[in-house]
Amino acid sequence: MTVRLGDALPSGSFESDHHSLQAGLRAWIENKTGHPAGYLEQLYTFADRDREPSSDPNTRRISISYLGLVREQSALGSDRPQWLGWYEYFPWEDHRDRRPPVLDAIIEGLDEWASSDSEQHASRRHRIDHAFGRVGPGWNEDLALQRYELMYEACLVAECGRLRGPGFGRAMAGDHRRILATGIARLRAKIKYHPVVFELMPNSFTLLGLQQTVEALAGLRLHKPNFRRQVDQQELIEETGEITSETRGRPAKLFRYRRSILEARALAGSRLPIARD
Amino acid sequence: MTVRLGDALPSGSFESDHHSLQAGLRAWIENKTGHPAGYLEQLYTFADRDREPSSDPNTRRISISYLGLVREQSALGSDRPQWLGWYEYFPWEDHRDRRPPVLDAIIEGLDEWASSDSEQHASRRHRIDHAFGRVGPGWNEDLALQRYELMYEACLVAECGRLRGPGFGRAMAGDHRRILATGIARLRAKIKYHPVVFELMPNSFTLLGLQQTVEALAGLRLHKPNFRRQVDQQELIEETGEITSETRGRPAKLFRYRRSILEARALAGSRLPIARD
DNA sequence: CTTCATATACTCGAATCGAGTATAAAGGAG
DNA sequence: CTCCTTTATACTCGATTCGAGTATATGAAG
Repeated sequence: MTVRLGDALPSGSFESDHHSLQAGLRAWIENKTGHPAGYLEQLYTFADRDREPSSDPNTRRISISYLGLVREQSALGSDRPQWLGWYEYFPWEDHRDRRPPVLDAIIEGLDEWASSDSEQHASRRHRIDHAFGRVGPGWNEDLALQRYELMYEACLVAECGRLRGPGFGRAMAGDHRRILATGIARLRAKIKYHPVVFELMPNSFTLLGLQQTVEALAGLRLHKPNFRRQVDQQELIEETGEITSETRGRPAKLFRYRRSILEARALAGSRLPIARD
Repeated sequence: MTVRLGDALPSGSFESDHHSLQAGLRAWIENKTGHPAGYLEQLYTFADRDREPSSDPNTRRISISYLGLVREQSALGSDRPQWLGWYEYFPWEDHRDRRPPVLDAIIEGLDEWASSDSEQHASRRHRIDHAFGRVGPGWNEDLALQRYELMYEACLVAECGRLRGPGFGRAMAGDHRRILATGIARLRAKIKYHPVVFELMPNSFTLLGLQQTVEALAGLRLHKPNFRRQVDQQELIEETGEITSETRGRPAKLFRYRRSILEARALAGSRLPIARD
């Protein structure tokens, strides 16, 4: 989900009264979008010279990007930006229903690009196979940025100067789509070891709702019993005692996030075989 | 390990002919330090206003920091910067031999600071308990930055204007020690799911050498049999066939890193309970 | 009352993990 | 030479986690 301002990410120059960029940004977001920012982390600083193909090659525009998560709010009138799912811009990243059919055309285009340079053929081929899961354990949702970068290099997206073919997905202003891809990749990696999903949930929610949110982020369908077990043994949520009956099926218990637990537990164990003595 | 230039991190302004910052930086490092950079990733962009207490509060200095890993080289003459272990600057982060005795004094100072503000007492106390492992599962090496930030807020490090007490660890220029803490924390987290350690190893190495490198990064002692098992089943290394006999003990087999494996395997599984069908 | 859809609970074997033990091979002390 | 120290390497065992699947509960719709 991203704020839409004519297919651009919300941005501005950083003049602010605040000492820290983060604090200034928080105020700016709330003012500009009407949504208070819950979670906020620095994403990446883009400073390459050819970010804007049209401008003077001797200037360098520096963008410090942030990843923010906010709860979706009810409609706020048409003067406010609307929410738009990010799969508009990255249709090949959504594997929830099925492997997106558009992937075939993308991979065909990439293969063509790989073959077009006999010297780099093998290395390009390796990158494609890896990023799109043709080797190894299959599709890896974390590689969203690598996939976009390959498509950019191969000129399969409209941002590329000399686009060939249709241009996959909806384009964005400047290099905003690259920034968004960076954010998606970061967020997809992050949800695995830090409970940021809850910043997107309302105060009380069902387990299915939580699962569907994670699925939307990861672009994958998850295994319901195992998802519940995982959530359960992390002890991150507790029942509110209430029950919801949204249309169809057995009513579900409502849960709330236990903010306090964060301080008491190590999230996603250490993975290092520590010696104890 | 960090390059020493009078207790500062190597830095410079980013005028370069290169289109990408990363490429320019790579060239700059090699030129300046004589060490070719192996692994390089953007770390964090520091842009707060009060980074340099002495300067004009209406200017903002922006530093884009990078984390780089290089193999240690033989001495190159005294005109080149020397390597210095980072535990000079963060003695409380080295738990390889034992819990560092200096931690007692640090925690005492922090407790005093927490108590000095009755309104924030509880929240400060929580942060201290969490960062220094007094609650939950104990010491967590990944929290190096949080620990430094607490010490900075409590004015227990010399960078703070109104230092009280001795000032723990060796100070660095400007906010370089905060940057270094950021890098340590990032690297400690990274080695758990990405095989960057090998960027620090020579072409062939023993398992103990590898373990000691990881231990130096994590500041922890590891369990030898389990460390070997983990390395082994990741299939990241292979025997060279040779044997080393560095002084003392049974000679060890030499191993080399299998660069190729990276493309074929998913590193540190997905942690999401994916549905397959 | 049956069917459908969803919620929730439980099972089972495989893989992984923490912790520890056992054996092998070098050098040095006596 | 023998024993001891030191490091290398191999193996064990129980507990926990994980992938995958099954079974039962409870509402709404027809």
